[in-house]
Amino acid sequence: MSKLKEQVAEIIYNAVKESGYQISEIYLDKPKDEKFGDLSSNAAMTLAREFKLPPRKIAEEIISKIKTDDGFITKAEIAGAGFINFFLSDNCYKDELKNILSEGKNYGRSSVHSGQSANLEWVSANPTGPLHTGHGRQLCLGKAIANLLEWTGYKVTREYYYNDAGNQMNNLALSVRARYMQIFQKDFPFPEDGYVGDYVKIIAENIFAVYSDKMKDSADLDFFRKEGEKYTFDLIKKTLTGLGINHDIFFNESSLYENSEIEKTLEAFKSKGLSYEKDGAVWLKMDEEKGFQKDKVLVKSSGEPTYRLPDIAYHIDKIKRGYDLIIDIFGSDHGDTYKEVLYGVNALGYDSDKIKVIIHQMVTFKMGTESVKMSKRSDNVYYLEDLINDIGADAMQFFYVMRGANSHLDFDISLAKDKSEKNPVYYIQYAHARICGILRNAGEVFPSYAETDLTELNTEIISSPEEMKLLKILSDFPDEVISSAKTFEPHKIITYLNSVAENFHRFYHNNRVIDAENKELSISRIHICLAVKQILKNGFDIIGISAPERMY
RNA sequence: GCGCCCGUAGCUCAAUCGGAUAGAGCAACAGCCUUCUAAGCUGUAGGUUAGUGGUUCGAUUCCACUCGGGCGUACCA
Repeated sequence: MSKLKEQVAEIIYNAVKESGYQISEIYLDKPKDEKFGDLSSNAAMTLAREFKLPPRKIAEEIISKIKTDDGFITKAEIAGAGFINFFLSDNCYKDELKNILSEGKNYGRSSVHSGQSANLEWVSANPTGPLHTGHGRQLCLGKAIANLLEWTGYKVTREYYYNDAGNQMNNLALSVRARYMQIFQKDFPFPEDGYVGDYVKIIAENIFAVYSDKMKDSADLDFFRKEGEKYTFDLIKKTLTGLGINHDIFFNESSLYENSEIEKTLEAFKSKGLSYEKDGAVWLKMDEEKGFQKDKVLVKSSGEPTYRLPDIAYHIDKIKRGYDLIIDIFGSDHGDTYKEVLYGVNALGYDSDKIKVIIHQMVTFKMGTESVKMSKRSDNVYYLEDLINDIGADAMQFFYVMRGANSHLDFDISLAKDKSEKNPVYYIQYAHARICGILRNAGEVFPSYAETDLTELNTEIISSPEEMKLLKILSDFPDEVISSAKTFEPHKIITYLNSVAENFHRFYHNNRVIDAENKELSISRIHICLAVKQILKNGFDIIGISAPERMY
């Protein structure tokens, strides 16, 4: 809770107590409509149910205990079914303006989770090809969520689960070898489910450039696998670092084999009687009462584990590392499988309470009204690098994060690409650029503004409705960060930034900032601009987009 | 069939533990540039929150059912 909220909550709490009631927690909402004040509490309605009294009567009792003459709360009134609405003095917000300016890039950071650690694992694409637009949503969501967690005090470990074994990698090896062989023999057969992307041909050409025909007819699939893995993983990492995403840990799945954790996990299932053998495979018994319909295979009859077994071992490993919060991000196509993994983790006696799985819905790409079809088979794949080249990294991240994860996302490429007022990302960035323009102007007219002592800043002069509305919105930022972080929903930050931009643009049109005739007013308005700029920048940092100084 | 998610303005989406008159952008219509960036602002229009019932002071939100869509329902990940 922000300081303002805390103070009001404290006042209500005491008033409730004085009135002879008891309440465990005070909820304060910011009403949608300004006429209902700055903060609103439903405490009286909650108590009404408990004490079987009319809510308005309780509200009256509470309100009579609240002081409104100390310059903090200017008015407290009962409205509607029994809401208690509080009107705060303008000075509260003017003081907050100074806080924003003095805390600067740290304004909005909180310590609600300080001392706690979080692990976020996401992207985790297999090194079989470049990242494509299907990876984009979780990539951008994860980046923003990791930042949000840090803003609320978590020490965050960013992790990538790296799977360099299994079917898909074999498939890559066969594909690379086929392309390599086709250099010598045009009709060399390409594997049925091979990777048809052009990058495979490039890998083959690179091999040819170094080894010439030495690997011709070689049965050494391992060689082709490693060449393919190295090249594709470099592509993946290049995309990630280009977006400012730097994982702290690349957890290699094969390490779970090397330290026998896979084996131990399998043994644990066996010894607890949770698995059995059938048709040459090892099956995990699933609990029907927990909604599972049938048993699942842990080890295939080929002797190779399915993804489940290492995944369970991996999650146990993460639990053992002692994080306070463990987050996985998956697309909805994995919506069932994570439940199986958690079931396995629990069945072995580990507590999965700290694991939070974020499932996001699928993304549909459109060019205007026309939907963009993708298919791996025909290499009709829209790679993330191409999307970035087409619309820019900022627009891409903005669009991916702009909606709640649980909503299906319609990604309109032509809109994102549009360098016009239609594009929502520019609306917000433009507010920042516009402020930078004003500040350039300020630097010429009142070059001394930068040396203003905040304690000397005249805030009395701030009075227009647009100014006050803007200050109120700005002071919401810390709460917005906390609430977005709490529910892991970075789109709330975008919704909020949009309202900041909207109120700034309105302020701009109605309040001339630089007025050579009125230095005092200009200086205070310049500081409002500085605060807006700071909030926008802090929000952009969380989402991970840039704060442009100019947009022409 | 079963499981998860979703259904809100013409389109894409918001809506703070269940709160007050359900909000933005795009599209449409009407205005605003000798003044700090018009990538902007102002106004108009647009809704039985898919439907039916239930829970209560109050339901877009919770419950049940129906209809419609997405994703799963592999010895792929």
